[in-house]
Amino acid sequence: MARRKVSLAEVARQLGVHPSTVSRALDPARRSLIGDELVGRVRAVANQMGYRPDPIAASLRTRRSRLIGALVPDIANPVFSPIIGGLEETLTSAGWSLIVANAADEARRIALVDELAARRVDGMVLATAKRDDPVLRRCRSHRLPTVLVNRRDDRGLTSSVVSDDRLGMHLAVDHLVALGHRRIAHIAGPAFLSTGHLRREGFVAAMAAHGLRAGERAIVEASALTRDAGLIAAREILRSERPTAIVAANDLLALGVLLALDEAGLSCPADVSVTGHNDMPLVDQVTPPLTTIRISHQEMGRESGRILLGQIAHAQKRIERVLEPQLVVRRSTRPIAA
Amino acid sequence: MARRKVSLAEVARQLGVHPSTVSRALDPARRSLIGDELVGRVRAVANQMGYRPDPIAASLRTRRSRLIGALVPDIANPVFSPIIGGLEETLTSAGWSLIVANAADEARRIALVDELAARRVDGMVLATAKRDDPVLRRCRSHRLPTVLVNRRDDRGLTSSVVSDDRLGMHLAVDHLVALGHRRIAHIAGPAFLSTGHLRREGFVAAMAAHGLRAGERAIVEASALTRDAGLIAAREILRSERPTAIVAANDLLALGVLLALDEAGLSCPADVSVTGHNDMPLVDQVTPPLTTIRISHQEMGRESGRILLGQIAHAQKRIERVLEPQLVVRRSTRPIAA
DNA sequence: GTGAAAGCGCTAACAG
DNA sequence: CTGTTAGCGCTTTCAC
Repeated sequence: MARRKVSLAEVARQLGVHPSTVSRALDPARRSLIGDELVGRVRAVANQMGYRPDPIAASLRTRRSRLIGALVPDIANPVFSPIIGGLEETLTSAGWSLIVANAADEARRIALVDELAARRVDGMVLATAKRDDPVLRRCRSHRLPTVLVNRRDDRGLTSSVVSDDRLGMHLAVDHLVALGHRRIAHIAGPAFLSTGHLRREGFVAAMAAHGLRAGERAIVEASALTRDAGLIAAREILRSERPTAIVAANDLLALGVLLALDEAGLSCPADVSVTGHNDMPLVDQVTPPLTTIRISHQEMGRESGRILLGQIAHAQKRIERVLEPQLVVRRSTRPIAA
Repeated sequence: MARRKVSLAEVARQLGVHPSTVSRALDPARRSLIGDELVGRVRAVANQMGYRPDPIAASLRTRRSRLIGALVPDIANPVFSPIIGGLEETLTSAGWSLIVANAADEARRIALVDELAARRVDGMVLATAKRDDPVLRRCRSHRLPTVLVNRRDDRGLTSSVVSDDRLGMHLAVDHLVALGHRRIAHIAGPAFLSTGHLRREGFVAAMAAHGLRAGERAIVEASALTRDAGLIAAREILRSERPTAIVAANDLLALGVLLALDEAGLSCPADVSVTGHNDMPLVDQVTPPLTTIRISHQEMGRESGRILLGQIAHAQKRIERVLEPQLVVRRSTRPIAA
């Protein structure tokens, strides 16, 4: 096996036909141009000779590649891996391959888009979290079909797949209110992140729906979506009038809150209930197991793949897909003490 | 910006020189063939015209791609993402790009290797965990420079980067013995996985070094590296003579052990001490925070990239790099009750 | 040092 | 239905 590489021309010679005939017979999209009997023979011989089409040569000619680029800010972040996994799943089952590029800083990301464009990727998935991002503009300037995951395009030009962040915050707040909580604080993500922004809005709206005001100091914006930032923000919240519940914009922040409570000699959920967002791996086994909002990141990845391929195939217009999150009640929330 | 794509030929025409001259002037490796003054002019004009070399065309001609393929069994597994991250880091800083392919089943992985080979990747990183793997043979048959991460080649033909699993087990066992433990059980990973196998051997050796015998029923092999498999294996261990400490082959198994202890009404570390392996994210915040063996997966990724590039550049011979793990003591282990 | 010619392996446009 | 012709954009001989 794995003999010397055999080319289209050699297959054609063997068959005594012209290379283009072989090319056509082997391409499902143009197969119909060729007589059925010949198609059969071509396929048989190609197979038997171990012919493997050369995607590089095809790309040079067609300016397409069957390659999709994905750009993530941090591949080690547990939120992104399932997204990539889901994306990969849809793509490979449709015959595309995925190039994953990873870059924390923006200049590098732009350079990567240029590079991927040079490699003729047929489309891009952007999993970077920032709102209004020059990276997106760069994709547009290359005329690359693009889909955003986990964030929306503020200018409404690009397809996206997001979780319904407002609904998610409603689920969290409704749950807490049903448990009797009234003084509920929020640790928001950075406002320049799409999720930080939307979840904050969702929190305020959900509170208002219950006739509750999110007081001035009841919302603190964390500097990043990390445990440390959550810890610091939570300390600040605990300095003012202590809430009976804290809604964090994501699980890592919530874990930081747990740390801060511990530090302050307070117990969760006895003194303060806490909710997270994302349902990342292992938050069911921290102390106490975290009540959170589950998002299927894998499904987000899959769906973004589907949308992107649709866009490539039919030049579809923009699609904004909003996935429904789910409340997962564990032990970090409980009825307020009477 | 981003005007129409400009080709080498156009730059040449503009300069009134031959395309090959431009090609040479722009390639660091062949620059010396061209007069310094001309090189300067070429670079200036190319820059100013916004010339971007076309990697596809170059690949077709050179049969190289500056692309590296990485194959992982499960990209969502928190062990692999830092590996990919580290790999990506070394590669991009050296001007290579990474294609990440993800496939749980073997047939699919082999197909992916074929596809990556067709795309002319210059090398492969295999992060699959199985010993003696047909995927590796396939890489060899394509004559692709290949590096294994997190596992070794039993046949000693391929470079690899691994953590010193035996040392890791020694660290765990030594720690427990120093705390007074004698009856120590081991939950092993599946024997067909390189890590499962080596860590089991390491455990036995470490016990022997202390004059302790790992009794017949003191080692149970889990069916997979998951929390559930750890739970099931731990139940079995608890059925027989109860150990005072359990060394798990990885963190997820250890978390399963914690579940099993809880289920049996036992407390960790009061009744049984537990250690994990890997120091994956968040195991510092479970209950109790897990004592474990830290492995820098990111460094493994970086190093595998370095080795691979070395292999590609100088056709170096096989390198086996063994990274040193570290004991991280948290609260799941404590001195045995007197 | 630089130019000319040839071709990597494929597919698109045009014939017939 | 099938063949012909002509490149895609680059690099590599081989000349001079």
